[in-house]
Amino acid sequence: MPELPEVESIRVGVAAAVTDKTIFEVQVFHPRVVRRVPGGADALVEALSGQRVSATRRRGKFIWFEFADAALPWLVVHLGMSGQLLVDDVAFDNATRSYPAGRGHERARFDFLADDGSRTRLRFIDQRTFGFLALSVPTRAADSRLVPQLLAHIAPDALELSLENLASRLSGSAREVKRLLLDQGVVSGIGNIYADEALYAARINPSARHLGVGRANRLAVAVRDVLSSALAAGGTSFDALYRNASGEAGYFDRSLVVYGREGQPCPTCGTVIVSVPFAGRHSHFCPRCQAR
DNA sequence: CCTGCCGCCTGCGCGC
DNA sequence: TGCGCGCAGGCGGCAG
Repeated sequence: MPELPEVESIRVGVAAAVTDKTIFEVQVFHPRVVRRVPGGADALVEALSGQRVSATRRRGKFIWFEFADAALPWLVVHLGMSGQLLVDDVAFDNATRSYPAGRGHERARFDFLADDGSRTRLRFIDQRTFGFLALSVPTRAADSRLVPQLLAHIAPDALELSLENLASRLSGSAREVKRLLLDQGVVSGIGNIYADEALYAARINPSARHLGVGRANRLAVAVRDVLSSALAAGGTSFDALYRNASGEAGYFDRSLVVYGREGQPCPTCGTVIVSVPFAGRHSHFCPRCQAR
């Protein structure tokens, strides 16, 4: 589910809550969440108990935690289609004594202790269990940034790359441009929502190939604008599956022009927005403004 | 080597 | 009303 703006919104809240705090208890409630940890839940608990978080970072849709003990592998979190990281019980409604949707899908839990003795709970919640936790040693990515080895194969994300670099990655290829946008090895952080919104903003058909310099530059600018606007809005929440670390919804759904807007008029030309099958999902676009 | 497709899951909404 | 099907913010592995 979550794309770069959602994952970054979550990371900011989690970083504020757990940086320079020590994990004193780890619990795993579903085996699938640790399917990429050799040794499973026991190994995760053994590795992390007593460790102090020194930083919380992100590339694309991956979040990871670094530790004060430099000999320790880093803790990588991917949220998949429906993952959430919730801090404490801030989303718990004391009036109704109930949790928001998702509370029933808590897959893992980390309890932190601060130097002042206060405690903080971090819950990993994931309805569909496509998300996962992993331990991974640091390595140099192709751009020389230090990242967990597990994600060394993905490209820098759309907000890390310069406009020139992003444009060059999107120009010239014989592949359909939307496949390039979704390919985390080309540029990371973009998913189906923001791919469609950026292509609309740049007036480019999702199936276009061999983008020239002009269209590639336009698309690079559109990608950056859409992602940064969505980040400023706290991400896109069109149901209960995306919430930030404090349990709050983002409001970029109000700014979506094509994603989920099929049947509605294009704000530019009035033509009806369409939704067509594309690479196992759907593309949403204006058939006139984004004609092939 | 590169590209595209399938499987992995659960829950929801729509149509019959 | 109920049920079955299709669909959903993603990724990795594998076949061609």
